[in-house]
Amino acid sequence: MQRTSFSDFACSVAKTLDVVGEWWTPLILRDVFLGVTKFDLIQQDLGIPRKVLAERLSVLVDNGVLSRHAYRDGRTRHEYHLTEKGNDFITALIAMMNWGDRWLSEPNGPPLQVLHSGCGGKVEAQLVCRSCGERVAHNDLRTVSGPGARDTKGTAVVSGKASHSMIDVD
Amino acid sequence: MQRTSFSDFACSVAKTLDVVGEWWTPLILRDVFLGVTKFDLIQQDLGIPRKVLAERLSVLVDNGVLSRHAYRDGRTRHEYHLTEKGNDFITALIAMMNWGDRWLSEPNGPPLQVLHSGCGGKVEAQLVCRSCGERVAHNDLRTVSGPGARDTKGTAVVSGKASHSMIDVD
DNA sequence: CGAGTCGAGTTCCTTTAAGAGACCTATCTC
DNA sequence: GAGATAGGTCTCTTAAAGGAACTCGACTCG
Repeated sequence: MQRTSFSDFACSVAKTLDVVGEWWTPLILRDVFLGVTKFDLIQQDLGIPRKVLAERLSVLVDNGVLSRHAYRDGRTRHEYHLTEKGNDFITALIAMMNWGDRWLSEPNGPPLQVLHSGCGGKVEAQLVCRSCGERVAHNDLRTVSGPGARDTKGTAVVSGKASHSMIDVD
Repeated sequence: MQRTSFSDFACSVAKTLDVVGEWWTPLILRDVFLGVTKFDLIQQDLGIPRKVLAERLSVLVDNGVLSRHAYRDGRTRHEYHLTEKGNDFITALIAMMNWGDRWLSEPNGPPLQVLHSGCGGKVEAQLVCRSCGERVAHNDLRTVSGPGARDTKGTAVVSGKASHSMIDVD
């Protein structure tokens, strides 16, 4: 199937997908986040083919998203944990979960809830403005090309083809 | 390759991936969000095989993420736009973009910036507590099984296998 | 002490989606 | 009436996904 690599797109979404965008990968990260850290447990939980799981775990370790720890050393027994890089991906994972909860929900409501351990309230991914601190709605967004813009694939907007509110800024 | 459908997982991440998790799909949504709304422009921008693009667009329209509008009618000329459901996915898309910006960045910085059209500040996806309104770090999260929890695939945690801070709550 | 089990993969085979590119059709444009 | 253009469809090849069996070195049960 020789899947196209997104790594040379001048687009951070593409680069992200190149690392964690493959089939099964976000679900593996979800399991590790929730504390399912061993090969066989992940395999049983997801029903993923063992070959695919082995390969995905290697890719994630190679990319620094997961770390592989031997336990009961001597033998090859491993646990997988999120690195700092992996933990930072949780925001995206929860954003996807929220969307599924809202638009594709189970009849009885969300299967899993994420809570703030401080106050016990429900946690949600939101768009927030770093200047004024306000929550931002999708129709209050404006996109501009950043300093790293290049003229390659995934840059239609940057090269001015967009009908959208694009302004060049560098 | 007969890809496993995630639709019957009791997990909103899996359900989300079932709709928008395929190779290319998030990039198509990114382009539509940025104002690249026509078949040929998306195809040229991404370099995606035409057959794959046609199929992905159909899936997205069928699932209510995109809407297909005829323009200059008489001929079949279409534009694709985000529906409310599609717009709501932007949060997840920006979360992925942020992660790519932070961990896989271009030498010169982010290729694209998302700004608050009100104040012009940079917009970012964050985890926020709906009770206390505070920003939540990944190590301040606690997960509990929600009302829609079922005992199928993708529920290792819910059925108590997790080493994590899981508490049953229904 | 030998048989069975378990974790963590690896190997092999079949099916099928992705990728590349040619082809099609209806309308404008010159 | 000869391109050009938009929006696809068709065909072919290759490689990834899915399924299942096999490996290999500890343990552990009787």
